[in-house]
Amino acid sequence: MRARRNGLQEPGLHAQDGPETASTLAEVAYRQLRADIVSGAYSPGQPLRLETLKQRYGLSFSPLREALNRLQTERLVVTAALRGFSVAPVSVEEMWDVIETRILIECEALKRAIRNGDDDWEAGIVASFHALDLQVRRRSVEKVSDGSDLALLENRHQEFHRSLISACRSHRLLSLADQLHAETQRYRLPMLAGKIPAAPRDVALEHRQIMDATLARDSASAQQFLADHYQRTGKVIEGSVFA
Amino acid sequence: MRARRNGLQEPGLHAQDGPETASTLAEVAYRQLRADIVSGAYSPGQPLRLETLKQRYGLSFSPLREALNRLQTERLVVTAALRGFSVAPVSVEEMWDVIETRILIECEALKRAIRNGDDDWEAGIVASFHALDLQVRRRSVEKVSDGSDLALLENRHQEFHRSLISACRSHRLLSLADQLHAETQRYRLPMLAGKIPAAPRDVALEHRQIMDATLARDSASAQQFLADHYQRTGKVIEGSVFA
DNA sequence: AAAAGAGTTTCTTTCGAAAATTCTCCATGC
DNA sequence: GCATGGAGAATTTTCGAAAGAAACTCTTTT
Repeated sequence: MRARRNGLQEPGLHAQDGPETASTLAEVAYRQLRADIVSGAYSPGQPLRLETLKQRYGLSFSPLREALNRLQTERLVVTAALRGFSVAPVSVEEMWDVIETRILIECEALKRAIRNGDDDWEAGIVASFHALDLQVRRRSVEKVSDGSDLALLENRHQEFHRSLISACRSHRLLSLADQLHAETQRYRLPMLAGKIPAAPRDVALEHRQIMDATLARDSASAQQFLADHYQRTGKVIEGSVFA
Repeated sequence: MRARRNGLQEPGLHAQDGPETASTLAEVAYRQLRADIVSGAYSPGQPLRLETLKQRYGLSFSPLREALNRLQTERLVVTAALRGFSVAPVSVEEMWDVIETRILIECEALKRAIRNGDDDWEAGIVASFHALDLQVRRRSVEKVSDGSDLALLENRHQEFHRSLISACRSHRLLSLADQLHAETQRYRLPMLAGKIPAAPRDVALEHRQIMDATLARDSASAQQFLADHYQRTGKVIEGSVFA
């Protein structure tokens, strides 16, 4: 067999190695496929031919299939009986289902985090908010939008939202939030790439409102701000992509 | 290759063929493994050796691995890097996490179903309640508890709870409810098998209360009854299994 | 010309074996 | 006596090929 367990750092198209380094090729396949689907490298509905994937990622059937099976249960990939896999299609209805579900999960998680959170939790929120804010400003100044820039911004954004609910003390809520984030990401893509006429909308303010209410332990307001935040995004996308 | 696509009805240890007939062996593996884990054929934490599974189900590595990967994302199976798969362990903390998450999901789904449900929805609830009630009475009269009996009762129970939320109009909520049901099922097993001193508890009444409030479109009460129902079950299990 | 059908091609799915890794257990040294 | 280490066994993971199904094409028939 070829060099396997050694060359696993995988230079990779994406310069982000996850926190825990994968030690099986199936894990590598899962991460890369997921990242590529979420970042729009494949378009919705596009068939994922195994032969193509095999070449693209330099892996063979088994690890790819395992990865695709996992992604299927996360709703990023769909499969018809003997007709292979394809990227999950998109639609307004699905988008709203994702968004509403995400609001349900994250509001509950936020409620619990506000109840349970300690000093470290608060510090984490402030830190990730700051990192996000910095990145937003830098980006708006430089006016460039290359891939890595956008990916970094997106990471900061996710980090901020994750830090808010990190103290909720529920495995399930956290991983559901992760999954739903990946799903919504696909819908936000055209917006992030600037294909949508910049909405008259102060996203930074929305983030600040969420943070302030959270740190003030004002659960109801925080949940409301969070829900509004996601719903506004939905409306912007609905009004342009699905117009 | 051996006779494949033909002999797929699979007599099977469990006499329940799902609604959509699986046409791949990976699908068969998924269903059977899932059913066996949920019904307690394997104990929590038990390693699932591929060689053993291969013999037991008469399948080879590939379909089994695909099934296990899917079950992993459903939290019924856990896996350590190169150390194979095992049945997800159980604990009080995990149990409550499942139950609380289930309450969150199903209460929201119930709320929406009550808002959207039509006549067919109501009819479905009444019908499945009746079927469940009948099965409960029959069982308490005959005093026998063989496997098929218990499985049937459990199906009726699931059907009832599913019918309540069937009109919620969200893919995600419905499939999440399914997954969480499978997880809770593992915890309820000792109770169903009669290993726990029968709690002084009128489950039939609880079901009726949920149904009545739902049909009366009293969303708040229905949600409360539903949440109480699941929480009581949790407490009974907590007080006996994890004592 | 449309429909049906046989043959061809493409793709998925499954298998069994080979490679890589972890586990087990016994000997060895301190 | 107890840690250390290192062969051998057990197990997982990966590969490439073979088998099966669906899609496609091109002919033939009504």
